Amino acid sequence: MEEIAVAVEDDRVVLQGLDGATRQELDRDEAPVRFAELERSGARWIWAETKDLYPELLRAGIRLERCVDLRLGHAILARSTYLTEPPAATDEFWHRSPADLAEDEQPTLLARPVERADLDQVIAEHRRQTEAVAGSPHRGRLRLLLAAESAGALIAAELHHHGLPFDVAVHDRQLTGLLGPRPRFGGRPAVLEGLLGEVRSALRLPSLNPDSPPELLRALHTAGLDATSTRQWELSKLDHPAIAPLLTYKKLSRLLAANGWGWADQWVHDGRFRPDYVPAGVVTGRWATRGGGALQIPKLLRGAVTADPGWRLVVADAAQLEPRVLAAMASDHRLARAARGGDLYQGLVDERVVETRAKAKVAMLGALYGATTGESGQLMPRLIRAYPRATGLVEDAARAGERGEVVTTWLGRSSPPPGESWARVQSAASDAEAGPAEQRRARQQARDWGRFTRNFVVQGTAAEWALCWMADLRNRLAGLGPPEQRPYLVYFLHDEIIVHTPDSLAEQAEQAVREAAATATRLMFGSFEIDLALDLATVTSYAETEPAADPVELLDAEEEPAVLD
DNA sequence: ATCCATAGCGCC
DNA sequence: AGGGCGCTATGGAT
Repeated sequence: MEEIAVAVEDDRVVLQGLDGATRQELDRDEAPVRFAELERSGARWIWAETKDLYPELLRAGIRLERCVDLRLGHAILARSTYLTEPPAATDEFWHRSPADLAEDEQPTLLARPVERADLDQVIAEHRRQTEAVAGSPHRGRLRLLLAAESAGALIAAELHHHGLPFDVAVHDRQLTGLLGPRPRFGGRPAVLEGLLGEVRSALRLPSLNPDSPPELLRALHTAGLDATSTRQWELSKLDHPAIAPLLTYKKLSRLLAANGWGWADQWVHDGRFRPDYVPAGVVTGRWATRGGGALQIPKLLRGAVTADPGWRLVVADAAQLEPRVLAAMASDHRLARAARGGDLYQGLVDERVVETRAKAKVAMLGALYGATTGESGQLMPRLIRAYPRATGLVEDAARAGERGEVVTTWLGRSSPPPGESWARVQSAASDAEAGPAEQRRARQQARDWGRFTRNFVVQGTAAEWALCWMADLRNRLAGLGPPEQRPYLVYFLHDEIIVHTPDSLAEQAEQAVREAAATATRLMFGSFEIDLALDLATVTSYAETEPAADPVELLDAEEEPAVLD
């Protein structure tokens, strides 16, 4: 396999094999042909950023097997204080984070020139990263992480290229059923208008705008209701005829604003919803998306995500991924035993740790997030007694964060150090003349950061598992069917994937999803016996995996949707 | 007209 | 006093 460094310079693409071959310079529009040739002979592409070139290669019909995305690699290595030394001094170019870059690429009036690395920078950075990894006692983990991260960059581009199959006609029917027909000239749909009227007359404020929290809060006070905010859960506890229509109004106006007709016009084209995915856009290594709120498609509207005729959707999510990953990280055999089978929370009940599944969930999430009060806090001692290793791992991460230290995921992504105010606040509290206010502030800050680092190690490791899962799945799918009839990934949501597959290959696609999950688990956790269970379904519509939120059923019922109550 | 912080809520 | 996000409308500041 040949390693080929690539640099993009405006309308030119420069290539050079790392075995010392001479440079080739191509017109950008002739690049796809050359890439296709070299890809056939088995290349690994090394470039600064996958999104500089891969989208246009995909449009030209070229799919690449593997790459090294140096930008993503640098973001990991430059911070991995625990698993390796950062790469030797690098130029400023590499220091910007994936999230910052995505931010910069938002369309602005003053479009600034895109900053790109030249070929020498690419080659030098690749050498630095290779050396940094080779010098690490944990090089195996880092190599896996970097490989998965780069595969993720290819996948992100491919997800955007293919898009999520989305039926705007179904979407329109859903919206019409919930809100009334689309108003021709803007304005509120009929159902919203009606609810607004009910709220206004119940509060005797004919021009109230409930979309303004301060105005709404004042109105509630005037009506004799003592609310401190206009949040749903607080409003729902109030007893007043305005509350029921108000809650429904808020729900529906939110739906309209975030995922209404305008949203579909803007983001769905030719039956595909194409958000921009940003690998490592989140500090923990989770992906972010830009545009369209792709990671927040409301369950209520998922029925509009439908397979093409003759095709199906394989929808799979990793059930209780984070606690399972935690069990493996901590080598907590007892928690791993509870995780055997499809439902870890039920496992806790069966193991007599807690009485009900609901309690198990609250307790486990509390451990992952750092709950100290309420039901979750009360259940914590039992969880600690039952699973000292797993709970100890997240406790240690929290304590490290409270001391201002960096924590690291299983494969080697480190948390950012605390911000610049950290040292100031902490030292102010240790000052001899520090008052109780300074003390309190410092303790608060430390606890807050501890909750962040506590969750970081688990959320980040879960993101790594998901990445390995998806990367291996991508390879398996590439081996199925002829190119035009080949299953491909169309969606990724932290611990959930959707594959669009021809009917005839649905079973093979399912099998690939399962095998890829097993491979990811083995790659990351070796022989430790942990069951990373999948909930998996082959469906025509995404809503079929969430029966309770199926809007078609809601519409057929011809009454106020139960979901909104 | 444009930028920014905040409140609120959607997802995991 | 439960982690991570993106997005919208609002309302004050520029």
